[in-house]
Amino acid sequence: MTTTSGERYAEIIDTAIKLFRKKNYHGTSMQDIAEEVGIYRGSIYHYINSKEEMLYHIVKRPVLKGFESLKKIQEEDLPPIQKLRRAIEYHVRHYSMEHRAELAIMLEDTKHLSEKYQKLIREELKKYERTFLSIIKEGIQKGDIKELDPKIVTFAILGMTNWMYRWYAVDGILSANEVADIFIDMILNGLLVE
Amino acid sequence: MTTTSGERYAEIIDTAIKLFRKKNYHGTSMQDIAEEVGIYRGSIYHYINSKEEMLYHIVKRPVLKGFESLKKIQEEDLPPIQKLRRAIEYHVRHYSMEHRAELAIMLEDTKHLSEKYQKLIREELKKYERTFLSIIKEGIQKGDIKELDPKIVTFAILGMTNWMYRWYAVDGILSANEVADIFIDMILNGLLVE
DNA sequence: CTTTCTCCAACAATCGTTTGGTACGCCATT
DNA sequence: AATGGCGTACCAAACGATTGTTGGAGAAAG
Repeated sequence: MTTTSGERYAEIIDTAIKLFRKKNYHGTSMQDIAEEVGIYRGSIYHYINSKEEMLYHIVKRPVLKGFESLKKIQEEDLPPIQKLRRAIEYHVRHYSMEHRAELAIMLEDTKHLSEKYQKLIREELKKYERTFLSIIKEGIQKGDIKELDPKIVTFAILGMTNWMYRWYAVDGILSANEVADIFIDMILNGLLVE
Repeated sequence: MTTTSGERYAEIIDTAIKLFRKKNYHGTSMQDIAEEVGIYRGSIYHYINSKEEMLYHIVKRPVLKGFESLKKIQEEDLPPIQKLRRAIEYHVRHYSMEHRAELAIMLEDTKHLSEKYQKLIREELKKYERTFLSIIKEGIQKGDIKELDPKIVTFAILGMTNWMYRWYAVDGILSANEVADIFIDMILNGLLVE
């Protein structure tokens, strides 16, 4: 049987996250992971059942957590614009900072999961997307947000925020919160000097 | 020696684009490509020198063309806002429509190229980015665009447009130009009513 | 003494690439 | 018109290396 807790398990998962991030799922071998941890590649199977399951578990957690947290924001009693503000701030913090690597892996390697696992992940992401969408729709309905296609608006916002994993350097000049503030200003007020 | 023209070559490259897009570089074997084309996998080497070179050539063309075209837009005698408008329209058309698959491959698989090839691609992308940046800076300087960090603004725009390859369906309700128009409206005027 | 952990060898399958051979069609010379 | 040579296009087999995974043996830990 396999153990799914303990120090070694965490070490293996952390190494997998690091390597999947750098070389993708198919570009990383069990050998690569084992070497980095300092054990034989067969020994990894004491802790996990398969490489695929490993990928699934890495991606699953932040995705579940993400939806849960966003839902709470959506359910708060706040004006839609404030909700949107909070949602963007959370998204940036959660996906571009805390779970930056997992986001990258999710975006690039979910497609390599078997259909069963893939479906579970994609459903969760759809729920996340729909929650974002509902905030935008609420804003339009209440007359706070312009009547632009809410789906496109959602994709635009998720696009600019998700993109951060490709360029944002943790040791850069701006903090993630500062970036989020600029994004929010841009999204709400636009670039034009009126 | 290898031939780099002719019908078969094009067929092989097109198949590679299709499969790399669907299963990534490391998830696609020469066998996969050969099977789809209907030849032996060894036969592919009559047309190319290596799998890596193949990836490089697939990614190279749209990236070179992209910079060239954007540069022309930047050099036109137009107000910055008009340039920005055109740049976004071009970007969406070029990368999200005409070379959608190559963009996806470029974004996800450039990291698997050898350092030599990787550097060439990344340099070209930097040039593209800097050209976009210079349009924003020009707009700020002339007082047409708000004084937000121009780098962040550039990344925000490139993020929302590049993201399209993940959600935009060619057979959807909106044309790519219509999406671009919504993006531009959003970027220039923001979402806030009033 | 049992459970947890790891080594080590082996597995069938597949990887990218090389090689030698062989059809086939085009062109120039007989 | 027949001949010989040449380059293109592809087959088919083999190369060594590596893939994810399994299982048995034994060390370490409690």
